Amino acid sequence: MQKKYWLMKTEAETFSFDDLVSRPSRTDRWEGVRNYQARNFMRDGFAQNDEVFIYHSSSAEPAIVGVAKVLGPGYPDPTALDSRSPYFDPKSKVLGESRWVMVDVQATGRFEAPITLSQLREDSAAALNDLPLLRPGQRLSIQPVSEKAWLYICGLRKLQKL
DNA sequence: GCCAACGTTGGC
DNA sequence: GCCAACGTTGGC
Repeated sequence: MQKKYWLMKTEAETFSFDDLVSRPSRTDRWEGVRNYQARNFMRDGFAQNDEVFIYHSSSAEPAIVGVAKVLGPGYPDPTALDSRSPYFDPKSKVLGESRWVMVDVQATGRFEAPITLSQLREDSAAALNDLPLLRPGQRLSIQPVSEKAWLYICGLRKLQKL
């Protein structure tokens, strides 16, 4: 299958790219996504070996900081059923099964310097025209990235392999 | 901390 | 199914 590209947002204070890198095998579950559109991307779109930009939102300098690899397709997110979890979802509890999905990702590279949102906004390259991240008011925490945009963004900074 | 944009909830 | 109220996101 054709490899696909994505972008995932995270608040650096909650779970940063460095947190992912520090996990065993630089791998962790991407849990707690509670938005249908984002869930559907993970459930219907994500496949093994897809690649993901990790983006830090709500920080002083919002930016793409690194790259991760998708280890497999989406599967039910059990934190929705855990009443002690911050991601607990009462409706899933009623259903008896999680209505939310997560994926396993492995950090594979870190950009030599973050690729900031402001830099991307100032960049008028046609390759970025279809990047959802740059649309005003875009809040979706998981977004598709076209191959064209992926290759262009990767060309902006040296990627250090992990 | 503000606020615009957008998603979700729930009464009707 | 409509839509007002409310909650959340996330840049600034």
